[in-house]
Amino acid sequence: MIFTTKAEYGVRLLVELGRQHDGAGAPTPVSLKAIAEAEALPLAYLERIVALLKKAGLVEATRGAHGGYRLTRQPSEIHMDEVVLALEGGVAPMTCFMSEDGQSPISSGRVVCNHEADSGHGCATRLLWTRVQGGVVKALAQTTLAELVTFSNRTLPTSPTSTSAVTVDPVAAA
Amino acid sequence: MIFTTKAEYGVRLLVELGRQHDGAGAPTPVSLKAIAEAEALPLAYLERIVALLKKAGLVEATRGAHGGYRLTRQPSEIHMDEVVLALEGGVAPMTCFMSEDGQSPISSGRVVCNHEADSGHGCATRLLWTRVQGGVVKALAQTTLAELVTFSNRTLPTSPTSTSAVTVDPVAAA
DNA sequence: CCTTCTCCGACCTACGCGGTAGGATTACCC
DNA sequence: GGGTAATCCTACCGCGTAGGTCGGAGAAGG
Repeated sequence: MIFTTKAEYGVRLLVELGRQHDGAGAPTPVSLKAIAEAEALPLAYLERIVALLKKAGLVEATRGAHGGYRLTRQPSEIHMDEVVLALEGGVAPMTCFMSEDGQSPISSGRVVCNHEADSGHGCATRLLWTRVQGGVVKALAQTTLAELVTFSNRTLPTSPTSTSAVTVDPVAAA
Repeated sequence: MIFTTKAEYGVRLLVELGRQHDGAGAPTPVSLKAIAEAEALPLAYLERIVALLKKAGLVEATRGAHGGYRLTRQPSEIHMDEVVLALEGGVAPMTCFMSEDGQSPISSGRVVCNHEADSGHGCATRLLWTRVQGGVVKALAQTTLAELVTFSNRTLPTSPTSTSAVTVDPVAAA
C-alpha cells in the first residue's frame, strides 16, 4: 500500500472544501461536522487530519460558532504533491529513502540509502526506487484539486446538470 | 511507504542472481546462503521471499547439495513490474484499490473502489490513485533486471574496471 | 451564557511487517 | 549409504504503527 487513510481522507476533505469554494476569497467556512457527515468519515479523526493541512498552509480556520475551514488558494493552484506531502509527511517508496532529518524527501533530491556500503557494491534497488518515486511525484504534481472537484461532480449519480463539461476521460491522462 | 522489505530483498536477490547469470541457459545455481552473506540479509527470511519468486516462475531451484537458484530468463527480459507484483502481491496505492478476488490489480484495469456509492458523488480520490498507480507501474515496467545489475556493478567502490561503460545517468531516465 | 465550533493531547487496539525455530525432503559425494 | 548441503514448509512471535476514540480547553456568535 502506498498511502494511508490520512491521504485518502485529507484529499476528500479538500475536495469537499473545493466544491464550496467559488471565485471569491473568503466565503462562509465549512465545518468539519458537515464534511464528516457528507463523506461518512469519523469526525474526531478528521480533526487531526485537517490540522496537518492547516500546518502546511493549505487551509485556514475560523473558530467559534459558524466557523470552519476554507482553502487559502484557488483549487486550481493546489497540486496534490503538496497535499500528500503535508498529509503523509513525505513520499518514500522504501524506508531507506528517508533523509535522516525527519522525513519528506519528496523534492529534496538528497536521497540517503542507509545500506549504501553494504557488501562491496552500492544498493541496486536505489535506481528502482528513485524511478518509482519520480513517477509517483510526477503523477501527484500533475493533478490539481480543481480537477478532482470536477471529476467528483461529474460522477454524481444524481444532478447530471452538465455532463458534457469534461469530455476527455481524465483518468487516461498521464 | 510504498513497498515492504519483501520487494527490497527480493530485488536485491534477483540482482545477485543476475550478476552470476551469463549468456548460457543453466549455469551453476547460486545458494541462498551465499546471497544472504553477500547482501547481509537473514537467510531464513530470504527463503520465504524466494519462494514467491519461484511461484511466479521468475526463478527455478535445484535442491540438494550444491543446489541453489537461477533465473529462468535473461535479466534483460525481466521487468520490475512483474517482480514487484510477485513479491508484494499487487501494487495498490490504497486499500480500496484491491479487486475483491484477492489482489493484484496491477494490470487488470478493473479497479473496484469500495466506497463508490458513498454519499451522492463518486469517490474523488479514485482519479488521483489511478494516476499514481499508473505512474508506479510505468516506472517499474520500464526498468529491467539487467539495468539494475549494470547499475550495481557501476557503483562498486572497488574494481572500477570499466567505468565508462554507461555514460548516461540511468537514474535520470524517466 | 449557552451553543457551536476549532484545537490539543493522551489513550487504546488490531494487524501486519519483519524475523525466528525447527523440521522434512532432496540430492551430491565419498 | 551415510554425511552433508541445500531447498522446502509451517508455525510462531514481538513490536511498531495505522486508525480511531475520549475528554476537555479555548473562541466566537446570538
